[in-house]
Amino acid sequence: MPRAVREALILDVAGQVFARDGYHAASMDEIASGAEVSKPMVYAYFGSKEQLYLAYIDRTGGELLERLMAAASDDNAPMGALRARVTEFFKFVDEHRDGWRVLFAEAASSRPVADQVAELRGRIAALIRRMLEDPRASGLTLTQHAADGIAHAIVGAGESLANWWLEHPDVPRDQAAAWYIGVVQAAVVSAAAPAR
Amino acid sequence: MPRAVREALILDVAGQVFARDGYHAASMDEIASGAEVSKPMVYAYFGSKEQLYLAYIDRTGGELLERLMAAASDDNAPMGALRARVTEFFKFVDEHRDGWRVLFAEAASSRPVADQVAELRGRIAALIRRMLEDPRASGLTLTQHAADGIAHAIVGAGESLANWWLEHPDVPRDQAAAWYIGVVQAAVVSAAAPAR
Amino acid sequence: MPRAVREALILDVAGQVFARDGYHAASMDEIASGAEVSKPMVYAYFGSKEQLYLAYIDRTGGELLERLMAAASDDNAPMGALRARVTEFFKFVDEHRDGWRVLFAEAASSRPVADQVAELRGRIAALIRRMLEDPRASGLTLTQHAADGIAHAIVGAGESLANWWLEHPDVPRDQAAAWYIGVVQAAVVSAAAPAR
Amino acid sequence: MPRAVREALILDVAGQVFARDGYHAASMDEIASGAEVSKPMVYAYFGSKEQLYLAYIDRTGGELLERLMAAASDDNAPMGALRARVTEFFKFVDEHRDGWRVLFAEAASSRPVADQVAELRGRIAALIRRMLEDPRASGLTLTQHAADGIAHAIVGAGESLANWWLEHPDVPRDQAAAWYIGVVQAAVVSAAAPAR
DNA sequence: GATGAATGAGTTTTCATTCAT
DNA sequence: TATGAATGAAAACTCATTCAT
Repeated sequence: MPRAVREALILDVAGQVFARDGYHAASMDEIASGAEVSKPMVYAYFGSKEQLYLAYIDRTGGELLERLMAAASDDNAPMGALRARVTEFFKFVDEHRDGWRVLFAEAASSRPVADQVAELRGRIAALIRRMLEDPRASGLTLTQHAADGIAHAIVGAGESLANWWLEHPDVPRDQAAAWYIGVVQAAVVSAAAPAR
Repeated sequence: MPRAVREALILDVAGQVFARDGYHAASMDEIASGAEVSKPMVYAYFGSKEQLYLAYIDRTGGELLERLMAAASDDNAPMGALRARVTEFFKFVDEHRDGWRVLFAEAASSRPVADQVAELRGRIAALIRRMLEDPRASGLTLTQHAADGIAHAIVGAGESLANWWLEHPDVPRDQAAAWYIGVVQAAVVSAAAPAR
Repeated sequence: MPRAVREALILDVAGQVFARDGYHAASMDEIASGAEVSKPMVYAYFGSKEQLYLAYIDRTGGELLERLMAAASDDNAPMGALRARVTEFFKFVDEHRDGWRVLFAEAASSRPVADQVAELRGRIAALIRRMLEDPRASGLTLTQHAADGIAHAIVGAGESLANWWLEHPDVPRDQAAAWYIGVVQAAVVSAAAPAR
Repeated sequence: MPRAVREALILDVAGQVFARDGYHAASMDEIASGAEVSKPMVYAYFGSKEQLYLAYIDRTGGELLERLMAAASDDNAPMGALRARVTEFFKFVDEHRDGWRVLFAEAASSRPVADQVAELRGRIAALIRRMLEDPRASGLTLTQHAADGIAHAIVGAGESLANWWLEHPDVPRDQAAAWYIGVVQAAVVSAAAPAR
């Protein structure tokens, strides 16, 4: 079996185990045997448990980011882009439950891991910030900090709503997405009208 | 030293260690020696590592919830209550960094822990839901699900904004609280006007 | 069983295993089970394999050095002191075969270990150097370096002869000691009369 | 690349690694990649790690022995031969630091290795013994054992002095050699005059 | 002849947990 | 009540060694 295929397979299994047990409780033994590979192979391919985790986050986070960016170009009317991206986001969560859980339900691991997740979050927040700062969205300019903070708040709302939705399977995906769009739109407006 | 005092002391130390290392990486040895107690005492008082963790979450989460509820009675005008509670929330985060980190930055541990944190989150969401459903806030009634989901989104926004604020110490606490209030108000309105 | 006794027992067993297998090939598992102790106890007492090794070298080397120093005071006529010390040295080797092997037959381990052994060697060489520099032994003064180098040569001669003797059990101990004394005396004289 | 060249190259790299890390800590992986050869090639050429080590010792020890023997024929006046050989010995150490370290600083490995090193030592000791027993050197005959033991002592002195010299680079090589010659000459004389 | 891919066995080390006192 | 001493179990990681190609 060629190396690239093995690597992808190992990452898949690692994702399942990390999602189920969390970083610390996950065991390399189980990942290796789950991928039907000996432990030394896992180490030969990924170097260490932490690097394996990082590789998984990188792959998953990279895909999420790519899909969000592909879903809409910034040139579109901001609210059209918003709708497209939120829809894409919920689709991603729906299709990659393990990846989603690992990405966002476990911030607390070793330093490099936390940093990498934080960076991903920051890049997603940047997408939102660009919308907040788009003059077509709100008539007013925000301070750097305000835009950044509010963007993070919006990201957190999405995470939380996505997790809630995963536990309420009877709610249609588009329904949840619609709620989120509403919240974001409102937040954008509220940000425009200087709070307080 | 009376038992209650010992217990509180141990919980304090446990909180620090859990916040610094996370649940799994934290060691009972360090907690015991940090509290200047022998390990068997920790076990006599709390039973197991997991139960100790639960006890800490219980104490911290309980205090948060109490403070949120005390900050405003539901009878107040909803937006007045909102302001009071958000302010109280940011005060809590500011004063209990360890507790806050343990409560929300580490959802992924063993099942009972996750459940307990989820329950706390649910109770906080319920506070918000009650506001969403208050006819004085929005003229319309929401479905159960809509109210619940949006409430969770709002909780997540708060968590995320609080974490962002902890990493931007130059932003005044009231500033961050004000942004959050804006977002919540907007979300309430958006929820009232059926999205889409 | 009190801690001190356990520690001594573990050190004894460790010495046997280290002597038989060398530092790297020795396994903590075997040392623990040989001492009828669980592995965590060994770690609780000594911290790590390397520290255990250092502790053993420290104990053994310390005893050797003490015995060499106690065997003769520097005030004695140098050659009388020499005889006493060489005799003591061969007695030590005879009685502590394991210790002897670990101390000198295995210089190559990790850095701190090599350093510690080198230091011991240096201290024994210093004993000899003091004799070389004693005006009663040789009429001439030696340079620092000459005294040091020759002292190390003499130490090496003793090590090598002791090892040779261990493999020739039919040679009486005093016989070997006598040869060594002769070599050392001759070396002292040769050092006094500047070579060449 | 012809096999013989490959083999020599591998041995060179192996020597460096063995000298740096010791037998056990050295890794076949590093040796193979250092020689720019795949691991299976190393095994095809040398069979096993131990055999590789033996081959290296064989090559290095063989060269040392050859140079010592070539440096002087036994017919020469014994003391002339001594001087020539000691000089050659220090030259060898100077030029083959890795080889020297492997040969003598690490006696403690597996049994066959120890045996091979012991044998080399014995052959060098034999060279010295022949001088000790040469009637031109000392008027008296020594017992077999005495000659052998003292010869080993002298070998040990040389090893130890060589190591000491490696750590004192400011001492000229010929200086160290001269000291050693003095010690050996004196030892020969002392052996002639029955000690005690 | 040469190698990429693979592994079984073993290493040190750590931890939650519990007796005997 | 309180603890020093002890451990079973498991984790991450490494290595010499060998096929299939």
